[in-house]
Amino acid sequence: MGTKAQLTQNRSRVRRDELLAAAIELFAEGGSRAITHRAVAARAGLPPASTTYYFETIDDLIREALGAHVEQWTTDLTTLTNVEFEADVSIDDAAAFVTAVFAARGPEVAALELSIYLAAARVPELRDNAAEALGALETLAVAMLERVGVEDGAVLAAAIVALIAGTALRRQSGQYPERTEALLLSSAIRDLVAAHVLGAETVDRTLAELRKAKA
Amino acid sequence: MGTKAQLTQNRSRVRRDELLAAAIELFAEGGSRAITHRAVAARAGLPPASTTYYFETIDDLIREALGAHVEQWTTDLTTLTNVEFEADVSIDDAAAFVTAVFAARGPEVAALELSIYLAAARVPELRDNAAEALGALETLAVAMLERVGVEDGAVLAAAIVALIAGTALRRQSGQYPERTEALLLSSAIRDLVAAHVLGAETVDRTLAELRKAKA
DNA sequence: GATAAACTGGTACGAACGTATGGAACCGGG
DNA sequence: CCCGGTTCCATACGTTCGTACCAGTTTATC
Repeated sequence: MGTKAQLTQNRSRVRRDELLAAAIELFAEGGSRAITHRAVAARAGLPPASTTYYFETIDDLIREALGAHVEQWTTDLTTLTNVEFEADVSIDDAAAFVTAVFAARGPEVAALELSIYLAAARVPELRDNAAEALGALETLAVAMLERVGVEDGAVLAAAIVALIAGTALRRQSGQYPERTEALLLSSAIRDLVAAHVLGAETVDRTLAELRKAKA
Repeated sequence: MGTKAQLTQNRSRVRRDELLAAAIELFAEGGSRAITHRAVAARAGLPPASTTYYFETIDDLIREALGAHVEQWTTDLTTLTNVEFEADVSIDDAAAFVTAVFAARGPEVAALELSIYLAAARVPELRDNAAEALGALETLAVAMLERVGVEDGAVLAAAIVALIAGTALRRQSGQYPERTEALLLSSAIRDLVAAHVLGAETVDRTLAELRKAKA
């Protein structure tokens, strides 16, 4: 058991990051099966032994690579949350914005995050990262809702996050064309927001009337 | 390259299925990394060489195991779709039913389907299976909507499916307690249905009013 | 119940795996 | 600029992997 890397030198921190990036690439291409010490080192253009110097075990490497990636994603989401808009934002603008962000990330990239959320189920160390990323997405949704005039949008935001995640997942199966997924998403968001604005009583009443109409 | 198994004997079909079941078990426990010829055979209580007799390569084994599992899930969903209800089903009953089905499948089992939908992105052979399963869930949603009096629920059902899938995914991260997820899900379903019943004009008008109120 | 085909399972082999080692190369603090 | 610790990397070891082999056994068919 060699002593652990201490990363006091600049160059070594860079190399470590390169290894993590290479691992993410391989994971995206071929899943966790594609991540091996040798493959990661080769992808990063480094000698085979470099991975064992920086990572205790291969599982540590995978864990850390996935964790680092989802942290970056969390950061990106936070940045998006703080983007300044012109004062006048309609709900359609907001939905279009969210949908555009959704669509801009290709399915391949989205698959990465989804994989990480799933991996979190089996890897406790990733659970906080996953929850944080989903929380950041929720915060983004809350911010967008505020911009269009919805102030108490916490619960609504959670629903929208589920909607986005589910759409991202279905997208992977290719059941619907990309364009259709985007339309479905933004229209469902609009519906959820509208129901929220109308309030619980209106929703209850509407559903009660639906029931009566059926009889 | 030995000749392929032809499965003319009953015993051999049984063994093959046992191997597939063992593979799914291992996958659920440790992901695709846990699926090896030897591990699968050992789990099924069969000799190590049995896997190579029935499956050309290990990837074929994984593919087929995941495919078989999701097909079973599709069948289950179709069965649920045809369940008879007492004539009088309220939207709350329907939402509760869907949520109960959701909750009854533990997170671990749900993770399996989610993994398969994701794997479909990289494995073309699984894509049809995945789309079929999502389609079956959508059909179930359509059937439930019809029971509560919504006739033109195709698009609405697609949104609900996304909602369910996204909730299942978020559940894996443990961000919210199980109970909260269930409440969020059924309340969001109610909102979506209500918005659908109210119609596009009402939704548009509501959102327009929200915009005015903001100014 | 005989026979050809299919299945079984002990065994084996090369490749790729994770991991360890130790001297050479390198860098940052003094 | 020099020294001590850090980082690098060629190499190696034991393990486990995927896959192949084939003599022996069991099965479906007639």
